[in-house]
Amino acid sequence: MTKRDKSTEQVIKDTAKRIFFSEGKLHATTQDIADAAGVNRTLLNYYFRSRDILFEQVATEARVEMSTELDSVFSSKLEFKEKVQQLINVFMDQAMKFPYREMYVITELNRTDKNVPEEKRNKILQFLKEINAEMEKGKIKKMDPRHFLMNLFALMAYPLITNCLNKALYNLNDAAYLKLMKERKKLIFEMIYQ
Amino acid sequence: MTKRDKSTEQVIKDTAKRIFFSEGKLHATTQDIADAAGVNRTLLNYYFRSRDILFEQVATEARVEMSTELDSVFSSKLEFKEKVQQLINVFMDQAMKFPYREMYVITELNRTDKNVPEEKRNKILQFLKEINAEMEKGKIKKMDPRHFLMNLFALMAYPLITNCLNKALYNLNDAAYLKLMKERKKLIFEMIYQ
DNA sequence: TTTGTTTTTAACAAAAATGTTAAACATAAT
DNA sequence: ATTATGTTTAACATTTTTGTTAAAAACAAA
Repeated sequence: MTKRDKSTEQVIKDTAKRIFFSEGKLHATTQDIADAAGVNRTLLNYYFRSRDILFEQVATEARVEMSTELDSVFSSKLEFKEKVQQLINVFMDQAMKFPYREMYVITELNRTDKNVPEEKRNKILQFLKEINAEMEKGKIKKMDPRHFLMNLFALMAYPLITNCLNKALYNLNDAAYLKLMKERKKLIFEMIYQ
Repeated sequence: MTKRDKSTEQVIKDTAKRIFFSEGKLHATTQDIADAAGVNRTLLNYYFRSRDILFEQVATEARVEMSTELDSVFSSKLEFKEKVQQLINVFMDQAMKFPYREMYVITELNRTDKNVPEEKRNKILQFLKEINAEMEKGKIKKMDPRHFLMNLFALMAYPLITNCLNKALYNLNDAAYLKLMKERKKLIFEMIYQ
C-alpha cells in the first residue's frame, strides 16, 4: 500500500466522525460505520478492540479538536475585537463541517455517566477576564461575562444543529443553507460586539 | 385502580420523556425505560406494540407540544414586544424542564431518515411577517427576519443543551445553574429587542 | 522461493435488545 | 360466586449487535 493512501484505521475513524459529527446519526452501529467506510466490520475490532473504545476515542479526539481550535484563537496576540472576529470565523467553519460534534460529546457523556474532562477550563476562564476588561473599557455592553460567552456560542452553534428543521421551514437546499450560515458570521459579530 | 393514579401507559410515556428530554440519554433502551418507570418491560410491548412505535409516538408528541406552546404565543393578540417577552417566558420554562426535547426530535429524524413534518410552518412564517413589520417601524434592528428568529431560539435553547459543559466549566450546582438560566430571560430580551 | 509479518475475511460465538406467548392476577359486571 | 375483561408477569424466542478465532490474502524481507 502506498504512503498517500489513508490507513484503514484512519478511514474508520474519519468515517465514524463523518457519520456522528456531520450526519448526526448518533445511533449508528459498528456495522453502519464499517459499511460507510467500505471495510469489513471485524476490522473495527482489529484496530480498536471494542466499540466502546472506538467511540470513546472519537469523543476524546473531538474534545481535543475543539479545544485546540479555541486555544489557537484564545492564545493569539490579537486585540480583543479581532480575537472575537477570528473566533467566529474559526468556530463557524468547523461547525459548518461538523454541526453535531459537540452533541456527540454531550450524549456520550450522558450515555456513559462520565464527568466532563476539563481540558480547556483555564483558557476559557482567562478569556472571561478579557471579556470583563473589554466591558470595563466600555467597548462592549456590560453583563455577566458568562452570559456573553454563552450568547456567542449559542448564536454560532445552534442554527447548525437545527439545520434539518430550518431547511424544511424555509425550503432551503444545502447551498442556500450554507449561504445563510456564512451571512451569520458578520451578523453575530455585530450582534454581540455592538 | 383509582382515577387519580396515572395509567401505566402514561407512566411509561412520561418516564421515556424524562429520560430522553430531561436527562438527555438518547441511547436509552426499552429496559432502561421500564426500569426507570418501575414496570415490567413487557408492558412497553403490551401498550405500544414495539419500541419503534413508542419512540415515534414520543417524538410526535414532542413536536405537538412544542408547536402548541409556540402557537399559544404566536396566536395571541399581544403587541409584538409583549409577544416576544411571552415567547421567551414560555419557551425558556419548557426548555429548562426538557432541554433535550428538540435534540430528541432531530436525532430521531436522522436515525429514521424521515422528513420533517411541518406542523407549524404557517404559524412561523406568519410570525416572520410580524418581525418584518416591526423592523419597518424601526422598533428592532433591520436584518433578515430568519436570522432574527434563529438568534432568538439559539440564545434560549443552546445554553440548556450544553448544561453539563457549563456546569463543569463554571463549577455550578443545579440551583446556581437554574438561576443563571432565569437571568437569561431578561438578558435575551434586551439583546434582541434593543 | 521461502519465511515472517501484518492485514483482511468468513464463520462462528456471545451478548444485548426486542418481541411473543401463555398463564397468573386483578377488577368490575352480571 | 361466576364470568368476562383488562393488566401484569415470567419464560421463552427472535433479532440485532458485538466480539472471537482461525485461516486466507497481501506484503515485505531474507
